Amino acid sequence: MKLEAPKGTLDVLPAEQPLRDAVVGAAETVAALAAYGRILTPTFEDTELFVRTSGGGSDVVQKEMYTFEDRAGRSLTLRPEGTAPVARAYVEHGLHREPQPVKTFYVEPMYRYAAPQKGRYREFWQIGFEAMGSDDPALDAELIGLFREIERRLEIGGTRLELNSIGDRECRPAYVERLRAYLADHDADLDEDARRKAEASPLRVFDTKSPRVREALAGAPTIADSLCEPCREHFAAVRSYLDAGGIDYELVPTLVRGLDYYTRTVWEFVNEGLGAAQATICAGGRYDYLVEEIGGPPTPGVGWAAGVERVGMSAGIEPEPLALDVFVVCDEEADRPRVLAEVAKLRAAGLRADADHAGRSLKGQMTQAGRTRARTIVRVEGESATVRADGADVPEPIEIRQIAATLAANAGRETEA
RNA sequence: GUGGCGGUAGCUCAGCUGGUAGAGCCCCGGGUUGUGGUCCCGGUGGUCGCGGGUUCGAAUCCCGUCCGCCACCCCA
Repeated sequence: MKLEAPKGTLDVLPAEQPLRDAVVGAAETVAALAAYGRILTPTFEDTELFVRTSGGGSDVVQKEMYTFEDRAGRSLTLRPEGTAPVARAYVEHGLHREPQPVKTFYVEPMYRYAAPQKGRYREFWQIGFEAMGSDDPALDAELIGLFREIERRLEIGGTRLELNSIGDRECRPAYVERLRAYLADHDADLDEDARRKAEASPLRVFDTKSPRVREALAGAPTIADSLCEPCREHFAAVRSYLDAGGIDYELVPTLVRGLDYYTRTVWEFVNEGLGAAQATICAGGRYDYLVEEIGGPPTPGVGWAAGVERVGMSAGIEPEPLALDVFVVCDEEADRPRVLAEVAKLRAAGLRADADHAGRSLKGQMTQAGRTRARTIVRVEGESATVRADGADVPEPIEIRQIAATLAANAGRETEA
């Protein structure tokens, strides 16, 4: 049988690395500039961590987790999202005793068992930014702005920022009751899917695409109109920080999240260019009860995650692989061991250097040299080496043993004798 | 998980009213040229996703299966 990458997984080949490096690099740069420190958490966690935080009724927990038992019978789950693990690490290592907020970011693979499509994979990478230990609405705005900054650096255009507040444990329960009552009154206009959500997670009925259900929901109470005073003030503050930062957004009163731990501010960056199903390239929100739900002290937090593959597909830049500094071609009479020793010296001096390893003809080697876009080509024929820099030969041939020293000197670097 | 469409060379595809596979690009070689470009010539490369069935004969028709894409669902 032919072996292929498992369904929904992805090989990222060398030719695709420049773009990927640019995406990850933009995140790293922006994180460093805003004082977010990198965090790495395990690829798998106790299953309980995700069940408790995402919510037993969430789609992630119900049908998308890669859960398995290890040899000692522990139930483990391949991380489907990154926030709960960070919160777990925050509690486990006592980060609540460090100066707050603790600002972290990660670039890690996530795992969800769902039907794959372009831009949606079972193993996919996420860039995530989290700020834990502060309910300052300025942080919500900062985090939103940081993704905008990453977009700017990658020349991602045409993204819309959708924003909403979904309240906290003071105001949401009462709202959910009102929504439930409304849904019960309009039961006849709902479809099966909407009824199921009305039972399990009423806010999520707003996710529907059915025109009929949408129409039925048009008159439904929205959370935005039902916020308690502190939530209202917090949201107003977030908006004023965004306004001051010149960050445009669209208020979407029906915007909700699929995971249970979100409170107050929620948002999505939507890029229609990617196609309806994968349009969301970044999503986040506040999660003021998450840390205490996993046994830590009451700790507000806020953060977002972006899909590395989707961000890459949206990027306007087309980074090219790094050009070589030197490519050395040689004919059959040349002393190849000595030539390759010179290549090694060039590398030791910090120059990107390579030679043919495919038994190519001299012409083939020159073609290969062109592909590497090497600025300098050294042509070794017998005992003599000719240096060709920027398309023109240097008049005087040199000896093979002088190659590295000569080129390193030209580049302002030193070689070992 | 459900439904629709699609899998032929490394890539993009043609061939599909059944008669044992082609093109362009890429790659390698030769020639030309100003020895990295151009142009010309030649060459390597395919169990036609996989398995079964129908048939004298299947890339082509049928069934199953795997994978991809699209929609639903959901999300990053």
